[in-house]
Amino acid sequence: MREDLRQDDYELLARLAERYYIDERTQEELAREFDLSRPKVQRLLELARRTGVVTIHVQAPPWLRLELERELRGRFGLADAIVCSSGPAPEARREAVAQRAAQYLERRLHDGSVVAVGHGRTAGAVPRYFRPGNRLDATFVSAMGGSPRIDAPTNPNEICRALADRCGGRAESLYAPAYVESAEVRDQLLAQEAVAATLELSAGASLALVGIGATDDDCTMVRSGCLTEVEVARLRRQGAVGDVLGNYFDIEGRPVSSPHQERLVALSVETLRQIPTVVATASEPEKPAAILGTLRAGGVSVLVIDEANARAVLELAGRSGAGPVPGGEGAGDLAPSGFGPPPSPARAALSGVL
Amino acid sequence: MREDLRQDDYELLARLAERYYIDERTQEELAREFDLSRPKVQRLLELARRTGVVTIHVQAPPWLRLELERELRGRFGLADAIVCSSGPAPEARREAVAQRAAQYLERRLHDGSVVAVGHGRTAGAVPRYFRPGNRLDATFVSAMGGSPRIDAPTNPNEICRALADRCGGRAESLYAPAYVESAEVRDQLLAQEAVAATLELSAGASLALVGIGATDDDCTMVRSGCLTEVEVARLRRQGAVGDVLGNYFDIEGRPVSSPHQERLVALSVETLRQIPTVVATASEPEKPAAILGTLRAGGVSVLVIDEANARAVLELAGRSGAGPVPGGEGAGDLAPSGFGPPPSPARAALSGVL
DNA sequence: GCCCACCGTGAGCAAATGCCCAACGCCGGG
DNA sequence: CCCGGCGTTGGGCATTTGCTCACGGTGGGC
Repeated sequence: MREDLRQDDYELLARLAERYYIDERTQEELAREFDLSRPKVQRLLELARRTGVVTIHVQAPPWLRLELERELRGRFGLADAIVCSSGPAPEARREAVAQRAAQYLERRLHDGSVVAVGHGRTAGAVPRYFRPGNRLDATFVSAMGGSPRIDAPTNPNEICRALADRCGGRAESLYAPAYVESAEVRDQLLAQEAVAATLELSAGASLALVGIGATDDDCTMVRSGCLTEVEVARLRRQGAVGDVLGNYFDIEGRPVSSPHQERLVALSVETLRQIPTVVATASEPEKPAAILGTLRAGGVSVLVIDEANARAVLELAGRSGAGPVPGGEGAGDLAPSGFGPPPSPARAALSGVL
Repeated sequence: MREDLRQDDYELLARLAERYYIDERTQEELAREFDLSRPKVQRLLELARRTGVVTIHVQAPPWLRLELERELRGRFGLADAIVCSSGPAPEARREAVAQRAAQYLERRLHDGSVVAVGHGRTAGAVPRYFRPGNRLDATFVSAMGGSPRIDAPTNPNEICRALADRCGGRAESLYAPAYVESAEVRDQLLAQEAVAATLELSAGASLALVGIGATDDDCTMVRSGCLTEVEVARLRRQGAVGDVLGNYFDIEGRPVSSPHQERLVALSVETLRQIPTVVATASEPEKPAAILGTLRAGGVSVLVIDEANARAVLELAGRSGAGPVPGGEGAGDLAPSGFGPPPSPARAALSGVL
């Protein structure tokens, strides 16, 4: 900074800046006092900012990682990123992330809100911290089928119920497993009024809460019995690094098309993109690649993760492929809610792709 | 600062502040993103400023004494104060002050401007530094009579001529001495069309440049032969500490009524107050009391002095009488051009008091 | 010496901001 | 339990701000 300002200019800038920013006078007053045109005062003040004569500092609380959040937002066009710092204990990390996600939900939910819910260990921890001040008439609806272990706390239906309990809202369960035996069975399921209605409801949600899954042998899909280690290994071989609602991506964010996709009962990524705010959570140490793939796939608009994952994702993104977004800093190109392209209404996308 | 903000609040403030001040998003965008009303965002941002979460710093050039200037402005209701720091050599100080005063004039003068001019060593040094970029059709007119030594460079007429030379403007001389023998002689002089017209012109000036005189044995009035040491001593005994245009004040800014006043050919203080911008200069080490008295008398709206005098004046004001103005800091009560009370047009004041 | 390109300037307008006020909900008192 | 007061909220408007654009002046090029 500090370009080649002559002494006089520098002095004028400082005087103007002081009067404007410290004394809170208006530009018009300054224009009169300094005998300049109002637009000129405005240009000079802008110059003062650009050249560093005026410095605006935000005293961030030390526990916040605003830099990381800013970089995540900038790189991946997120509407928001929340990075929780916490000790090395995986438990603590998950709880911290869950707490912040819960806090975020509290702020965003109103009477009448409809929330599409995915699965995952971290997402499953969210209800524990979800305590809206007053009773909230919100609807929580499963956005994907459940696992064989029906009452597992990582099960979408279960998370919906817990969230609804916490705020006095309603839970809409999806009576279907995440993966069925075949495409035919899936189509039969979707033909059922109850299943179709539930999925349609979740497709029209104003907010979604989803977990980001990995593809290691110990991932949630395996632990919950939705997929076998063999199936996950096959996905890995096809390049899959992670999933959202059972939709798998490679590290570049490209969908991994596999037989599983046709057996999946869940919102598609295209449908997810129609949801204005998609909150994704992750906290496990084996997640960086999964998170990166998901972010690149688009659709996620708010990311809640722990600091270690945040740094790992950024590092990974820095090395591999697509590189950073041009204006990685500054006002940046802001994509408030995920995406531009897909213009079709939720309903069309639902019947089309799902 | 830093009130008792809860952690959550603090965090919200920091996030908002960062997005607003660093990323330069609008309050409306933030309201949408954080799901708050726009007015609430505005209140939170204000809170962030008040509590010090946001700090705006003006990187003042080291040679500026903005603090001193601010205090002078606040204490004495000045529209502007310019403090020049310079070494202990009196010459250097005077030149520095003169230079800044000249610079100020350059900024304020336009074609058609009329400038009332007083006398003094520092004021006399101003023309040397007066170099407006392009030729300026301004009129410089003596606001007080001259000294016996007609061509002294501290003489108003001489200063007018020099200023006019520097910019291609016109000089209007006042053909009269500062002090005449008696009130009767003064009245005769004022009855003369040339003298009356000149004084009237200066009374209607849009800007005045005056020196602040002291009452020591070596003051300008004595050096230039306007008054004798004996006369100045008598003024001192009456409490006079300084003068503007030959009008003497005590340390509280009260006019010192003395026989001299009736023999003076110059604008009265009341008339001076009608002039929108009155620039007063001083740089000599024996001036603090004179400056203080003048400032308290009101009428001066822009003060150009050296750092030593600035500090001395403030110290003196701190100890003696009237104490500091209530809102010594902050947005302060701003009196853009000297005063409120005297409502009579320049002409009335002129014929009345002069 | 003349012409052209360019920078800096200020009018005018649309957006953003600050602020007032009425309505609401919460809390303490009766 | 009901009521009054106080703090908080967001709608709506006046002001302030950012920005575009056409203009005039200036310096360089021919």
